[in-house]
Amino acid sequence: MSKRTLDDTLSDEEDSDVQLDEMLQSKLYVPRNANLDIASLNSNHHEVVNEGRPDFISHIFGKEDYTYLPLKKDHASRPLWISPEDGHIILEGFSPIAEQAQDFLVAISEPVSRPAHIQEYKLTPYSLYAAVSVGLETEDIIEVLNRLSKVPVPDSITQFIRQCTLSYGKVKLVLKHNRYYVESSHPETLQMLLKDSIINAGRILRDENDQILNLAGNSSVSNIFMVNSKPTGKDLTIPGIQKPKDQGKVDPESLLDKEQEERKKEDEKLFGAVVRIDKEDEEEDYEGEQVHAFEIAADQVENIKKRCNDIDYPMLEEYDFRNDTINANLEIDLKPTTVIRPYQEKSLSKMFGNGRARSGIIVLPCGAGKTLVGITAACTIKKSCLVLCTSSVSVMQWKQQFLQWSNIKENQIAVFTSDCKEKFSGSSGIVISTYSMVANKRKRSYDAQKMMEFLESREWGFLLLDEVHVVPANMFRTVVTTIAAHAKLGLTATLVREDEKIDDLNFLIGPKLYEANWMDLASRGHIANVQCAEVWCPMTPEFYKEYLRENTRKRTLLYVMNPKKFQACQYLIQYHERRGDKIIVFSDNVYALVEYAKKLGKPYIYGGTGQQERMRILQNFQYNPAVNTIFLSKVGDTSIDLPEATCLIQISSHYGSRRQEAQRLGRILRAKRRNDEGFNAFFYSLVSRDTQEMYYSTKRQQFLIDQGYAFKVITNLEGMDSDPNLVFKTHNEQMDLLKAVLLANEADLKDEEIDHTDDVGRITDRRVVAKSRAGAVKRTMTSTKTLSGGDNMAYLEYSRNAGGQFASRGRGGGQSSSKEHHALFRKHYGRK
DNA sequence: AGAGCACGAG
DNA sequence: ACCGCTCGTGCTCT
Repeated sequence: MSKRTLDDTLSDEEDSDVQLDEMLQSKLYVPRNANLDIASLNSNHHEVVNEGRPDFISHIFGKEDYTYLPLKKDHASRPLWISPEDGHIILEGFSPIAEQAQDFLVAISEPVSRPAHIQEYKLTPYSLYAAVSVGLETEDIIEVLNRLSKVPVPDSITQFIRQCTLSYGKVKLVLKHNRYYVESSHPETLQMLLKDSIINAGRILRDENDQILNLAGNSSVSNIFMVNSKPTGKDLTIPGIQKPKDQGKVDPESLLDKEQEERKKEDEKLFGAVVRIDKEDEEEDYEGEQVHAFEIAADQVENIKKRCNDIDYPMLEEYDFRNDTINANLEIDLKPTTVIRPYQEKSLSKMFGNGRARSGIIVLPCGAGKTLVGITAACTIKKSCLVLCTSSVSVMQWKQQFLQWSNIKENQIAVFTSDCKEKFSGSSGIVISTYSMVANKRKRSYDAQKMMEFLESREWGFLLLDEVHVVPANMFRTVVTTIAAHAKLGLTATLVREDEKIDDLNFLIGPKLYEANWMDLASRGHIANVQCAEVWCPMTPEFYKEYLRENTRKRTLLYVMNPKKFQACQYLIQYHERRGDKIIVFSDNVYALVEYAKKLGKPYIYGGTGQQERMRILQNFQYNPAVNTIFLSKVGDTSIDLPEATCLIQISSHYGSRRQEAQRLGRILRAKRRNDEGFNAFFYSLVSRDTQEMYYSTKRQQFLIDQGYAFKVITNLEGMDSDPNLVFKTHNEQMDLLKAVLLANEADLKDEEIDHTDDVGRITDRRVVAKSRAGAVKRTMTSTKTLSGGDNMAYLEYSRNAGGQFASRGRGGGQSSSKEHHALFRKHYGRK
């Protein structure tokens, strides 16, 4: 968090510009170098707060009580509330114009949470930056906001919007005829930028013969800019869009029946501005408007970009690809049969709204056709294109999709990975590669070196970044600067990271151009309608007893291996197999994964599973009616191209990764709807009651809840107790399981001791582990001998017999147990 | 193919 | 705030 603290500002009292009101500052997210004059909001702000505030029940709500705000007369027909203090916006989802309002809010603010009825958004400098970059103008934003709001837009908010949009989006970086220009409709902004020494030093001036003049500090010419008329997007068509002739006003996605349409027309009249904005996005320019520009040196682009970010004038990047006569065109188009969906079109119109290609990020859920959006963008730009993915599997998928949806010739599309280094023929083409391939700074194989020189030497029309949320990683972010690309498009389903680096994307790639609402897509049938449930499984007394005494690491295994959870999992699998579902079971914990899969007789894939084995299992899962359930480890989160599944069960989800949860849910979103009612996909999260899992689970679900998914809590699976087929029914079986778990754990902690080859039968599977992973794993899994000392050998003996004796162990808690755990305790205390 | 390495994400 | 741990990936060399 780069939030400014009060101390920071107070410590530098000279600088009145950065004096932020304490309350505002704590709530408004302000970038580190923001030179927003928020101090000027102070007086307004306090006036508003103190004025006529009814001292009624407001103490209950504290600062969140807004009853003092004057409602407009017709507030009932207006769907928004705006908080004067932190820029939060509340939208009534049931309003007839909620859909339009939502479109607008998505453009100008950050969705915080959007369940069905009441949605929450937040204005941030970044969101306003994005709004400006898709062509919205300051006064329009304020105007529309005001029209939609039940209360007059507070002065603090209008000023905030003005302050942000004043500097954001006013400057563009344009690459034209292979020259870089800093462009703006406001010449005074350019003047201001040129007063900065770094920016000024990168400027290039030319004489009548197009020769570069040596400025050498001559600033007398700095107010002379090149002037051009603004380009328009009127004649640009994005391929794949089927547009009726008179279409354009009514969003094809919202074709309503007559009655609704009537009402909608009324609303449009009332809130015409919303529609006007939408239209303006397509035709924002009118004849005669001019832009001003000065040229900068190509080798200074990075410096200047950085500098502009630092002084809060980030440059939007746009590619005027239709006027690029230097870079060869690429013959590519969508196949005539390819039609893109309305929301895909909408996202692309944000990108190409003014006839150029804006750099930025498009957020679509998995299964909603991100790839096709990327391909369509490539088909629109029609220049050489570099696609980067996270894994080699998705590299192959991208290639296959390009061939499927577009008419690109096979020899124009090249793959660049460690085991396949192709080049396209001719002067333009498409290269698909991985981040690590391109970002790798270490020693390269000869071929790779050659290829990299090729990639870095040429100019790319289009850089397509799949899974763009990985780009802020230290290593990957370098690709953005090493590859010279005119336009950059990032695609992702989940624009969240558990660290704070996600904001860097604003400046590494560009603003978020579009974010789809999952629930909207589901309700329109583009993605599956998912029922989410959290199943609470009680811990058996024995497991819980162990759980309470163990440290974190052991606890994890104990609550994952909880027999009740095991049974719940089995029960759900049986239930959904009978329904005809295809089921994927996820477990982060490999040990649990293997145990579950083997016990239930299902195939499983994890990191150590070989490529061929993976393919075989996936093929079976997809086509063999006898194989309806597979178990997957984290490999399933990315990289594997999963066949369609309709049910997903998580048995181990012990870390609070929102992204992972969302990605997993995405695995079942492809499911086509079978009928028009009810849910057609199911997502279960199994958690052991009263354990740490409950906490993690809540955290993980946050993303999905923010997307509007409702989690149902199931505490009792009907008929489970009477099911005779369930595993671990008897106490003895449960004890055996407990022993096995504790053993595996002991071994885990003390691994690399001795190789113990002649162990029981379950090794066969683990040998696979050993093959792919370090030998230590094999030992940890197999060697019971790692438990040192005689008493532990005795313990070992028990573990191979029935569990009765073992049960006493927990109860006793005496000498023997402390010895059994001594390794653990040592570790435990050693840490503290 | 397998070992070794470096790295990402949580 | 930092570190350690696990699981996973891709690239390179043998």
